[in-house]
Amino acid sequence: MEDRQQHTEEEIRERLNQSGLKATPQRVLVYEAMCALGHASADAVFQHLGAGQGKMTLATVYNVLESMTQAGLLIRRPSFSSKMYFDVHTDAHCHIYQQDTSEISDFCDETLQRNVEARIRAQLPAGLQLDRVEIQILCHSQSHEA
Amino acid sequence: MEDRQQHTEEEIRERLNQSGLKATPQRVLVYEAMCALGHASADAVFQHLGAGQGKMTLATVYNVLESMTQAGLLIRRPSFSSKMYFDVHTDAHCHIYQQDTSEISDFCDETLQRNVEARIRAQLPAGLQLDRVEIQILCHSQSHEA
DNA sequence: AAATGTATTTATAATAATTCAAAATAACAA
DNA sequence: TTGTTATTTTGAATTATTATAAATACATTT
Repeated sequence: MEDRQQHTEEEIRERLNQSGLKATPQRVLVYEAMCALGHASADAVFQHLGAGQGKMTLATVYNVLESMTQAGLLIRRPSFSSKMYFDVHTDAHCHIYQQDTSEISDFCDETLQRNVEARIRAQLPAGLQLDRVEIQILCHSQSHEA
Repeated sequence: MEDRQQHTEEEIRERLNQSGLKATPQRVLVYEAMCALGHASADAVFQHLGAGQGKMTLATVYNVLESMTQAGLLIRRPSFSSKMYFDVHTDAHCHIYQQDTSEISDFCDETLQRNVEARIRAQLPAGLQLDRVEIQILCHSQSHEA
C-alpha cells in the first residue's frame, strides 16, 4: 500500500550492511515486515511475522527495532496511545490520526513540511540543533460528531 | 513556570463544574497538579501529589485524568516514549523534544499554527473533520552531536 | 435528618508493553 | 578449530495501564 519499491531480500541485506548492521535473518524479516506495514508497533510486527513461518521472540523484535532505530533505518513515531510506533519512512511527513476509528494514515505535503521546518529552525532557541519536525493531524469523520 | 494565571481552588471548582464534572477534592488536586506541571504523565502527577498531604490512589489519578480529558479540560499529548502524557494547555501549540536530555518544552508561534491548520484543512480528505494539529520539534543540543 | 440512588474513590488484581539478565547460538577472525 | 564478539532466545522482572468489586461520598428526595 505504502510506497512499494521492490524490497528484495538482497536489497535489504545491503541496506542493513550500509547502516552498519549485520544482515541476520531476523533483521531481514523485521525489516520486510516494517516495509509491508509502513508504521507499526513491536507487537504488530510480531503478529505479522507469526503468520509466516519465521519463529522469532518478541524480545528479538524489540531488540531489532531498537538497533535499526539507532542505525537510522527506522524512526520512532509519536503516538497518542501508550505504545511505541516505528516507521520505515524516515523522511519527515505528516500523519493523520482518525480518532473515531484509531486509523493512522500518511499525509504528504513536502512544501508545507519544508516551510514549517524553515520557520522553526529560524526561531529555535540558541544551542539547539533541529533534527526533524513531526506534524500530526487529529480528526474524526463527519458522521461521528463529537 | 508555564503561564501561571492564579489557579485558585475556587476557579478550579468552577471550571470543573462548567465542564460538567463534580468538583471532588481529588479532581481539584489533580487539576492543580496539572497546572503546576503543564504537561505530565499519570505517574508524574501521582508523584507530585505524593509530596503534598493529599493521599490519593494512582488509579484515581488515571480516572481523573481520563474524565478530564473526556470533558475537554485536558488533552492527550503524543509522546515518543511508551507513556501517556496529558496537557492543561488545550489550545494547539508546538512542543520541543530535546532528545539528549528528554526535556519537553513549549514552543509558541500562533501564526505558524494557524497557517499550518489552514493549509491542512484545505487538503484534508473528504469526510474528515479537523480537530487539531500537533507539531513536535525534535532536536538535540549542539554539544551532544549525534 | 434518614433513606435512596448515583457517582467517585479505593484497594487490589489483571493485563499490556517493555526491558533486563543469563544462557544458548550464530558469526567472525585468527 | 579455537577464541571472541554479536545476536537471539527464554523467561523473569518492571513499568504502565486498565478492570473489578467493595467502600465511600454526594445529591436528592422524603
